[in-house]
Amino acid sequence: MSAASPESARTLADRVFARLQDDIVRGEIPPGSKVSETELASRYGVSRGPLREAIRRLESRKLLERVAHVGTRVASLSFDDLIEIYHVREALEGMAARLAAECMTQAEVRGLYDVLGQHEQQQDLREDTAYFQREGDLDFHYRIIQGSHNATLSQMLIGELYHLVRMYRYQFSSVANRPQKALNEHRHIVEAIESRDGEMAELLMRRHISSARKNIETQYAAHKAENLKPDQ
Amino acid sequence: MSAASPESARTLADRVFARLQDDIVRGEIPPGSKVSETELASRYGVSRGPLREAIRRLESRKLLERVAHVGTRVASLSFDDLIEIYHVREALEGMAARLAAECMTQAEVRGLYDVLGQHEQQQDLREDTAYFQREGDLDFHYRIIQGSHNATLSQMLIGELYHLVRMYRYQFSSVANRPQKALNEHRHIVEAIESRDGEMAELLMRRHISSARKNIETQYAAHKAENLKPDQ
DNA sequence: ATCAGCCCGATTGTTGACAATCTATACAAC
DNA sequence: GTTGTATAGATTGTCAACAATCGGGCTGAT
Repeated sequence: MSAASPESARTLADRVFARLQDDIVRGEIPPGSKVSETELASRYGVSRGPLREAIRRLESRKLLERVAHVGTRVASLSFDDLIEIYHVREALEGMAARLAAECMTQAEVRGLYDVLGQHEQQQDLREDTAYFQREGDLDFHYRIIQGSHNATLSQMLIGELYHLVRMYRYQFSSVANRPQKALNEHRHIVEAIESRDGEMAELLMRRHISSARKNIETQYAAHKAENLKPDQ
Repeated sequence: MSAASPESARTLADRVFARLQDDIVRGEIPPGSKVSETELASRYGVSRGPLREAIRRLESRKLLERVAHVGTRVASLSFDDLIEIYHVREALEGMAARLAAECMTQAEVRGLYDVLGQHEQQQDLREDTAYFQREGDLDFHYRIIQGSHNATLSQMLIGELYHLVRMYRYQFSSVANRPQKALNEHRHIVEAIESRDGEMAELLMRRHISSARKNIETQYAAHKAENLKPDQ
């Protein structure tokens, strides 16, 4: 279950917003597909009023693209879009790591270690690696971001960019193929935060995200070459 | 006229969105004031349907705050909010300046010099300084951001943060009290971009925004002390 | 005098119907 | 065969009425 919905929100518009967002992010509704308002309305059992409000909000989050009098379609992340997002993440999460090192409470740091421990256990057991590579990895990043105690920063990362990152992971069934390496990087970041070394935390976080980006670029280049082979 | 509206958009909902955003940013509707849907609907001559869609979008941009079944009120930036925003700007616009130095076309660099020239003329004539200190200053930053050729970055800065910055400037009738200093900083930034020195451009932009932030902090501290004087 | 409970007015949430606009198909002219 | 036009269907945009919910004010008891 995603952490998007605030416990079944009060109004229909809010619930439809949460459910539709989840269906889009999980790829339940295919990326790039055109969606009709009446179809969605009947799907979620609401009228078009609340639905349109939800659509407007998802449009702001770049999960839907709308053209007046024509229709709405689900966003489809291009490779270039994703690279852009990772560059922005590098800047913002680097900043978040620095602030986290300066501002996190002791309890928050302990929580970070807890998450780290869970991930290491999963590594040892080699069980449910998909979790670590998908939502589990994000849990780690979520905590650091919120540890920055900067609501604007959290809003930009968690409230906007991360939905797109999650959508991409579902879209390409992308599971990081470097879990052990990533886990080590996570550990070093936490250690920098614990010793209140903001500069080091920022540096390590930037490297961590930069590595993830390069990994994606490599996979994409390989995938592209694969599809260009004459015998394919 | 603000640059927000895409030349009188097609649908009523779009037009209301643009007009309402402008009225909020310019302080036409006081920050923190409660707004009623029926009142706004009659004000803009539309029914509540399109209006609610506009409200949902402005809510995503943090210009309106909504509570279900209670009502909507115009956002009121606190001092802490503004400082947060400036910290984020420092990270994002620093990145934008670096990318601009690496990616801007020659034509875009010329455009940057044009803006700079206009500002210097205004400085010499001491005319309409309010323009430079409000929208004019933002023009300069807009161009560098778009020079980054990173749509995600532009969206976050221009599409989201800058409305809040503009609202703040109107809210506190804040005109930078260091126009000559800011102008010099602008010139150095452009020079770094022209010589394709990304690192330098980033450094100078970060300093520039950091200075602006410190200036705001100083003004705020003075203002606060003023209001705490016993004879006030 | 203070506080608990209830009721009423007002505001928001939701719905279904109507109007405006676009896309696709068919047909006619070149 | 291609191009242009017109019509038909479907989809979106807008509206006004109805239902649900909340806040304020009244009443009453302790």
